[in-house]
Amino acid sequence: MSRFDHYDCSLGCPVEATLELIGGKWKGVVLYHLIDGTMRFNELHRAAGTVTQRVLTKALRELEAAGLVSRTVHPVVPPHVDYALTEKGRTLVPLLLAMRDWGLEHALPAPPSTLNENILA
Amino acid sequence: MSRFDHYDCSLGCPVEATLELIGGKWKGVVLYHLIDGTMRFNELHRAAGTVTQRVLTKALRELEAAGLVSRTVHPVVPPHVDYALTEKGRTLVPLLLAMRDWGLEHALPAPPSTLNENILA
DNA sequence: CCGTATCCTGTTGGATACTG
DNA sequence: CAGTATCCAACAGGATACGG
Repeated sequence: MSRFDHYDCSLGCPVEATLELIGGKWKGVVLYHLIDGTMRFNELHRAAGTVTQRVLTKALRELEAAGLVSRTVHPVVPPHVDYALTEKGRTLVPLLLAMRDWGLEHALPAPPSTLNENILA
Repeated sequence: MSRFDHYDCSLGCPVEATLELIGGKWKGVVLYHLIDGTMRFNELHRAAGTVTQRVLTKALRELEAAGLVSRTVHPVVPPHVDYALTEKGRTLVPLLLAMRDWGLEHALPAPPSTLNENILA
């Protein structure tokens, strides 16, 4: 009821729909890090940097609800929970890499330290 | 001061940086519609559907500040303002199309009305 | 280790009315 | 036509503390 109620845009909506699933402050980071494989909660927590547990949990639950991430609980002590991309989530990988590449090229100051292809410019 | 202060992620940030520029509820729609060419304020307003002028203006100003969209004022009466993708904005087109395609395939119920390639499944 | 429970703040987006 | 000015509600995100 909060998704595509209104809008009249007949073709632009899919962009919005995609953004709605992977948007938010941490989902992109989480998805990106999961490209490399399964990660535990604390691994993601550290990888993300400064996210709180509450917020990270919420992001993971939403990604799980969207069918992009799987959550596997190993009933041992201490608890062990694995997160991974689902098959659907893996279809996002090209998009995630494209976003990373675009970000590196256009969104970050990112000095081209090793390359000097700016000679062309 | 609200961008990359914290984070320790050494490679996932570009994804976040990209998302931060094109995120929000309407920027994706705006950018997507501008792919086809220059549009006036009211055209975008109608294309987006239910966005208010205040919110659309804010989104356009942010896209302009990010260097993704240009704003051209023709000093006539009644006012005439054109919005278009900048050269930097145009570098986003493949990403926008990829997001649209992914959204069509995975984020929308989108019944394949004309095609029947689901026979394969 | 992997969360949940409270509480709090800032920002996003919206409703409505008005203007050059 | 293309905005601005107010005002407001909702929510995302964060701080901190606690629990199985």
